[in-house]
Amino acid sequence: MADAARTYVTTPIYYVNDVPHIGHAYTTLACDVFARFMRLDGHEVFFLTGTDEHGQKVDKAAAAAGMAPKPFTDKVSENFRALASAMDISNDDFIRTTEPRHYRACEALWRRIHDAGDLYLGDYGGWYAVRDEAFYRESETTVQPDGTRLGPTGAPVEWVKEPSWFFRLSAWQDRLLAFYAANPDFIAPESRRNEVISFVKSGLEDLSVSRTSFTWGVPVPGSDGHVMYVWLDALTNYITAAGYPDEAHPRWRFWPADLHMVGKDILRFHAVYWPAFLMSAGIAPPKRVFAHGWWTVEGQKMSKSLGNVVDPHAVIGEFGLDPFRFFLLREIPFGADGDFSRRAMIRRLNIDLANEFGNLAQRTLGFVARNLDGMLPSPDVLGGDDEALLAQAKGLLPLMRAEMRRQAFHAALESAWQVVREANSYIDRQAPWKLRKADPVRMGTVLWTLAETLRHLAILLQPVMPRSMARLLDQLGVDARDRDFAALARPLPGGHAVPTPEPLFRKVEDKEGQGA
RNA sequence: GGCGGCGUAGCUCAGCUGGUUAGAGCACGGCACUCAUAAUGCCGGGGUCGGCGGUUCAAGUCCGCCCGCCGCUACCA
Repeated sequence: MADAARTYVTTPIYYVNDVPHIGHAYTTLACDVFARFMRLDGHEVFFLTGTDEHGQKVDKAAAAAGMAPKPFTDKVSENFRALASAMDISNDDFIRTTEPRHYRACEALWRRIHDAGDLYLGDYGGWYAVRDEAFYRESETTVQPDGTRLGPTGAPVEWVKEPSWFFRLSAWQDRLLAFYAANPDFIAPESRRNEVISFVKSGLEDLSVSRTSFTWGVPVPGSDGHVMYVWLDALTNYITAAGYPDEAHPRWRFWPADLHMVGKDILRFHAVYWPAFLMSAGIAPPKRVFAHGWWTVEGQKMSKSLGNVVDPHAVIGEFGLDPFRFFLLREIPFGADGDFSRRAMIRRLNIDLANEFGNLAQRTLGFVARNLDGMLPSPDVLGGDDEALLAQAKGLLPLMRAEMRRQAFHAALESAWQVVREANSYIDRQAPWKLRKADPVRMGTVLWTLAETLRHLAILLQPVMPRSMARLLDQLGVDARDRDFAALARPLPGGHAVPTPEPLFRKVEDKEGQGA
C-alpha cells in the first residue's frame, strides 16, 4: 500500500451535564475497539470523542453552581476525559463545542447552508410553561375539562412563538431517500435503517435551528440575538475536528467519516438531519451510522431515581478493566439491548477469560517454564492435528476483519473463542505431559503449536483487551514491533527464552444473594 | 391507529435465496484426565421451531389469519 487506508471513527459528543455511566463507556469502548483494530490492520486512524457544552441546561447548571458557563464546562468536561482515561480509550482528539475551532466550523457550515438557500427566518412555536420556564411537546400536554392545557408538571402552558431560523428539511426528503437507497450500509442495524426510511417517507417538516431564548451557544452569523440550536452546533463537531472549514487541513483527508457510533436515541439526528445539512453545504455525508442498544442493570432500566446507574469506575475497580471491556462486547449481539448483571459479569470473567483462555496460556507457558527451563521450543515436523489448529488460528484474521467491518464485536469474539476451545481440546488430545519422556521432540512441536496459536489470539484480541494481551505477548516473548496484524504472517520462531508466566485473569468469587 | 420487527432446547440466541435424522454457548447429568488459575476434554438428556389454515414432491424457512412481545411514529440535551 503506497497510501495507507484511512479510517475515521467518532463517538457522539456527550452532554457535559451528564454523569458518565455504563452507556457512555459502552459507546466509547466500541469505537475504541474498532479504532485499535483498524490501526493494527494497517489503517491510518482518526478516532474522535468529546463533549457537547452548549444549551440552556448547561447555562442553568453553571448558574446554580455559581459559575460562569465556560469555567463550569471546563470543570465538568473533565468527567468524560477521566472516563476515557480509565477505560484505556485511544482517542486521537477530544473535541469540546466551546472551542474556537468549533465556532469557526459552525459559522462556516451555517454560511454554506445559508448560501445554498436552505435557511430562512420564521417563528418557532411551542407550548411554554411560565412556571417551569420550559417548553413541552404537544404530546406531553393535556387538555383539562375546562379547556386549559397543562404540561407534565401540572403547570399551565401557553402557545409561545419566538423568531427562529429554519432549515428547509422538507426539501431534502427525496434526496435523502435516494441517498439511503444508494448507500444500503449507511444505517445499521438494518431494523434501524428501516425505521429511518419509514420516518423520512412519512414526510419531513422544516427544522428549527436557532434560538433567541438563551445565549449560551454559537452565535448565528449576521443575525443578532440568535444562537445555533443543538443540531447545527453538536453534529458539526465531526467536521470541526477534521479541520473544517480548512479543507487543506491534514485531517480533512479523513472526511467523510467511516463510522459515527451512536445510541439509538440520537440516530435520527445523525441519519437524517446530518446528511441533509452536509449535502446542502456541498460536503460529503458520512459513510455509516451505527445505532447500538441500551443496557439494563440486573433486569431493570437504569435510572437515577432507582439509584442503579452503573458507574464504570466502580466496575473497573471490582473486576478489572479488560474483563469489563470484554464483557460489554461479548455478552450481547452488538446493536441489541443487553443486561448488565454481576452474575453475568462474573461468569464471563471466570469462565471465558480465566478458565478457558487464561488457563490455556498458563498451562502452556507454565509447562515450558517448569519443564524446559523457560526455553520455548521450535517446531519439528508438523502433523495433521497441529496444522489443523494452526489453520484455524490463521483463519481468524479474515474472519474477525469481516465481523469488525459490520461492527459485530460479539461475533468477532465468538470466532476467537472457537480457537480457544479448539486449543484446549488439542492440548488434551496431544497431552504434552505424557510426551515429556516418551517423545520430547514431538512435545516441543505441540508446545510450539500452542504458543503460535496463543500468539494469534493475543495479537488479535489486543483491541478488546490491550493490557492483558500485552502481558500475554510479553510472556510469549513477542517483540513489541511484532504485534500488529502484519506480524501474524511471520511465525513465532521459537528457541527463545520466555518468562515464568503469571495468570492473565483473576477470578472473582460469586457472592450469593447478589443480583437477580 | 399506521409502518417495521420478533416469538426455535431451562436461559441467551444461530439457522442465507424452502431440501437428508433442527444447531451453538450457558445451565444440567455421566465419564476421562490430572500439564494448568479444582482448570480442561469427551459423551449425553432435552425442542409439536407461538397457534390455526394454505402453497409445494418438500416449510422454522413462502402466503393468509389469530395470539403475545418489541421498536419507530420529529425539535431533551
